Amino acid sequence: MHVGHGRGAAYGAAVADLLAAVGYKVHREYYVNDAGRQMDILAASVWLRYLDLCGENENDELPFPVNGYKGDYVWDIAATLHREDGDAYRHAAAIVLSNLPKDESEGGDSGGDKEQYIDAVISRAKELLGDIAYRKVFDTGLNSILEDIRRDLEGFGVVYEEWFSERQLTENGAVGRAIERLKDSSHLYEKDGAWWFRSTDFGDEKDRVVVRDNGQTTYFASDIAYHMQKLERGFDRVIDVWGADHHGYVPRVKAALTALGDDASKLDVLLVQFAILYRGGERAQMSTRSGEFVTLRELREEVGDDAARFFYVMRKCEQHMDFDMDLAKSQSSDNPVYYIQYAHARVCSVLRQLDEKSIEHDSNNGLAHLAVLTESHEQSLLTRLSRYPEVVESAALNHEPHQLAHFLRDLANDFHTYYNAHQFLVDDVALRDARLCLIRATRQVIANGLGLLGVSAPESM
RNA sequence: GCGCCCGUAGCUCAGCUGGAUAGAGUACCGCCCUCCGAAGGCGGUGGUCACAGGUUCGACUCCUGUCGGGCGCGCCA
Repeated sequence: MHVGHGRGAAYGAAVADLLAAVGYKVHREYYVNDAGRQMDILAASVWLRYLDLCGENENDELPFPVNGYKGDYVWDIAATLHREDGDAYRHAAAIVLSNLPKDESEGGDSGGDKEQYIDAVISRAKELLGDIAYRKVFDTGLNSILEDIRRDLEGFGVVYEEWFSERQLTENGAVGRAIERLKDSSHLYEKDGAWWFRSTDFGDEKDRVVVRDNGQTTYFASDIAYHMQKLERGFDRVIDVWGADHHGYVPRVKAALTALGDDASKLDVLLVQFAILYRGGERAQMSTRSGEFVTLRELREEVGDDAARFFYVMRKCEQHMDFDMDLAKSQSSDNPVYYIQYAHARVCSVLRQLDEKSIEHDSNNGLAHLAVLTESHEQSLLTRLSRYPEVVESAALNHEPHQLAHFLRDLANDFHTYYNAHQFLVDDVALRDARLCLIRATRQVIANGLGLLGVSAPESM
């Protein structure tokens, strides 16, 4: 999983948890793009690497497509396939390559077209392998990648109730049904052999193709079917989290929902801007092309899950963000995550002192004497704590977890200030019990708040 | 060319659906532990809220335009 998806994952998870915290029944769903050409390209790439492992490339007679997926994970998948099924999918290199069009060269123009070439390789794979074997290669690749993503996100504290398959939408007829409904309501028309959705009727800048002239439905058709079905499943509100580079698709998806007679205002699309990673004051390489892109896993390993989750939601989602990896992993006061976690750990440390000094905390006595908390630092801490519910509600309803992040920072500041100004473990029992109630409440709110952002609250650091 | 997002202190960002002298962190300078963790606290320096108009009793906030940065504008996914 590319690090570019990290912000959307952290943001979506925080919004979902916030909404759940204020009482919404939340269903978290990951939309799996398992239909379409990119998965076929993966399958073809895996197959070619597999043939290599079978020994079909001993004399470099089996070139790898310019447009194929070159990552190491493709080799891993091919190896799994070879380990499990041996030479079952093996075909001679000469047969695989016979009569294929020219591939584009790495440099650029050699007369070949890389798109046409990879498509030809895919067709050849389907033709030689047959449906069942092709499906096996395809699914081995897909499942491997999905499993990887699932593990990665789970480790990141981002979990879903459902992994929704795009392919399923075609197979269970939802895509066809959506298209029929649009045809019946005459929102589709045929032109140049393709079927177009008249999205301009709903304010989009141009009409969009849903069925290509070759009979294949487009990605947009799946989108329509997905959202149609989502509302059919009985959800009153749908929140999509998209990368901001897809912003142009919002009008057409909403247009389609309106055309279907659904209420498009039930759909909120949250666009998450890119986060630019900085390391050592320089932009970290993130391009996919080089094959050397930073993965979410690498980021997690480098800065830690807590810092990554917190940094990703520290800013408004529509704000372009600079992610300073050096700051995120620094264990110093510069780092807001440590600052907040430290406040939590400090309270825990004070509570540990109770045991060491054999002091009992009578919380009922403390609650009965809250009126003695008259110091200005105590007042501001109390006031801050009392705002927590409204901050959570506002952060949830506005889909702005950064509000909570900022609140926690301020709360930690109030606490640290208080800590420096006053002793908690005083001889006056009523005052001591009341103060311990206050800092326990502080600890609880910090733990709850960090929890909503997917960040841990350690008892010591 | 058109569309979306952004432009607030040297740097990274808040500013709660317009309200009083614009706030944090960081950086820089100076203080504070015989005391529950100094991974902390306190004070100071620092801004023409990109620019120009407009609406308003009042604009960082709303509208228009300009400039600058990012991202999109396929019968790709």
